[in-house]
Amino acid sequence: MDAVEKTPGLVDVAAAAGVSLSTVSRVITGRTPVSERTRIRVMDAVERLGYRPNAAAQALVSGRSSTVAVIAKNTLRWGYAATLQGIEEEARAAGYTVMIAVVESSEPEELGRATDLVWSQSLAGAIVIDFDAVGSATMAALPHNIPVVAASGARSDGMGRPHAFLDDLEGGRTATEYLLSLGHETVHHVAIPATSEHSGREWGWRQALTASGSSIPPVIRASYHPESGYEAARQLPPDATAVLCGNDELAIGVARFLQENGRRVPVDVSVMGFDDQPFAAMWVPALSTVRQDFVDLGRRTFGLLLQWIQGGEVPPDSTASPRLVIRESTAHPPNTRS
Amino acid sequence: MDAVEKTPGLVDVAAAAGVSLSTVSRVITGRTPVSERTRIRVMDAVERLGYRPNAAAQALVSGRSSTVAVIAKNTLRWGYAATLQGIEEEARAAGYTVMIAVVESSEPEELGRATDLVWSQSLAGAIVIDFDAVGSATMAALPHNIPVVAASGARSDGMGRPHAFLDDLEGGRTATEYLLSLGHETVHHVAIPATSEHSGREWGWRQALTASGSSIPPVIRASYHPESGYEAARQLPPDATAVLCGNDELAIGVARFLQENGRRVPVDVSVMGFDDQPFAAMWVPALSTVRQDFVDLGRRTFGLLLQWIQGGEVPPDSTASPRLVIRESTAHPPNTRS
DNA sequence: TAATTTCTGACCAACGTTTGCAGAGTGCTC
DNA sequence: GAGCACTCTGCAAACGTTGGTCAGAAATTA
Repeated sequence: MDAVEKTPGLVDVAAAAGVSLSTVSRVITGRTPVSERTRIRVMDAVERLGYRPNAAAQALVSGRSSTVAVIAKNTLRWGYAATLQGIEEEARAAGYTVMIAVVESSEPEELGRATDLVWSQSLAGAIVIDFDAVGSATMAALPHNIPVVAASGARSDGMGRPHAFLDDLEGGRTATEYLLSLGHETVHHVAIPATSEHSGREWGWRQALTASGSSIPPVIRASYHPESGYEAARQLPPDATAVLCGNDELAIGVARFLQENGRRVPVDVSVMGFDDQPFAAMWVPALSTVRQDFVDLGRRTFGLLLQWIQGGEVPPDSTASPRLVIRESTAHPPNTRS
Repeated sequence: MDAVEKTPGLVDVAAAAGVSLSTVSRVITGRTPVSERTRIRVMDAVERLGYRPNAAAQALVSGRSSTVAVIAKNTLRWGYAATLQGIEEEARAAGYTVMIAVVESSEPEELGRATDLVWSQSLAGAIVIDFDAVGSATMAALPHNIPVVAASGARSDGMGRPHAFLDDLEGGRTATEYLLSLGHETVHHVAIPATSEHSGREWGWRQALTASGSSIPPVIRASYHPESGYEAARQLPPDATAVLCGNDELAIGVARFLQENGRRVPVDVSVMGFDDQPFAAMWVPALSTVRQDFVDLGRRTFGLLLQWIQGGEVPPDSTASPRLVIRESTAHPPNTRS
């Protein structure tokens, strides 16, 4: 008849191995001791029948699955994708499956989808990629019935939940200080959309400028895309000699605009990126930038979550410092002999 | 006492609404008619209690969840990430959740994780991102108990399963023909790792060269990264005037090497990319490339899967043609007056 | 040999849903 | 006013696990 054969269950394995259902369950879960002899027999039957535990049944009875959800505004842009990658690597190593949920805006309906997910799936935990305002709103909206941690670009209040983060503020500050140390009178800033006013790359830039007593030029706001950097560069005053960009893509847009308008990089103006995306080193001139290790951030974030899930204790925050990568796009200002 | 309140179930809603459990279920699923009056009452109770259906229980009883798995070798590289993004968008719109599973190699153990996933989760379906040899191996390994479709870069045998694809072959051919039409004697190729010998970008390049009777230079093999393109470029003969690269990242690596060695792009040598990544237009000179719409590919792939899940019929393949994007990095060969 | 320990089997109650079947209620027709 | 269809609702059985209790069997120790 070639019947559609049902996937084998614990009962079938028990029958095949000539033991009881409970014994099979004990072998599978390993939580109760079973003699080596029967263990072998059972595993043999498992093998023969190709038995796979039914995740839905497990989740139903135990109330938890071994799935974690990653909630993010985006999955394509560099920082997000790299963080996701890191999370996935660690999750895989720990035997967890990753579910993704994109929340595009802070509309109640959108946030509702995220909370619904957290309620309805029996998740082991959730990770919010909190690089933007939507991420923060999501953090606030999520229920407290499961462990939730965030990966973010700045130390934040954290809604009382653990964060792993990349110190964007320090990155912005360090980069600005470096540019200043080269002799630039001030540093302009083309910013990515920020999570909050007083944190992140922009705030670090502002701090460094304030500390050195330099004038603080108005921030030029852009989105995340290269074209947006290109457009933003129009607002740069003609006497600008250094510009720190919110990310590498913006930087290449800015650099292109500058070059098209007869200003040489880095001879006439220094351009600095942020993130150290793969293309940065190949740019001509090679982009000086601030390396942010997003993959590592993802790993650390999952590590935090795992600690919480397994240890039961809410883990402490985790930080990492960015690293300045000096290449060719930054130099002393013109009219300076070093 | 502040007891840890259990999340409400169908029973609780039923009690609150003063109807039976089954009636609530019917209201929720909507598959069986229920009088408007009771529907209102039930929905009201649902609202009040904040009821969310338990996905595990649904999956258990029905044998299917509304989750689809995306299986890929990578989630960070452009093509993969963009395809994933497209899949997620469509899935979200259709009310499906997306689970990701990374399979890094064709090792049995790795493939086993993918098949385990497909067996143990009660997936509605799965999508394999089949851009590489691992993808193909995964396709072959996956069981036939659920709908599986692939997103790929080349028409392939498809293991009898539906494919949505991007016509890489046509892209490679068109790009090469374009370069040839500019007057170049032949076109060199720096290749990304290929799925199979007789398909994809490289094969399109070869076809075009063969068709025009041009000599076919040895393929220079590289990985996916910009640095790899830079290294690969060392193997380019000094008299090369045109090089087609397997992707944009390789192209910028190649271009940089060339420029460092005193060869101007495009005056001395034309460099062409593939994919049209966001940075391509901002490159100096702006990169001529072949645009592949991966996000759209992802959408189409999910569409195929949905058709299969809902319609029951195995859907036909879906193709899209790449588009040549001519910018500044390609030109007539030197010693040519146009 | 007796006393103890370790393992196994049988059985059952959950977990939160879906769904087939049958019963209750309503309105309509003649 | 009875009969009939019809719509709506409730009951109960599944789905595949986990984990508990209890009793017996087997292996180990005294």
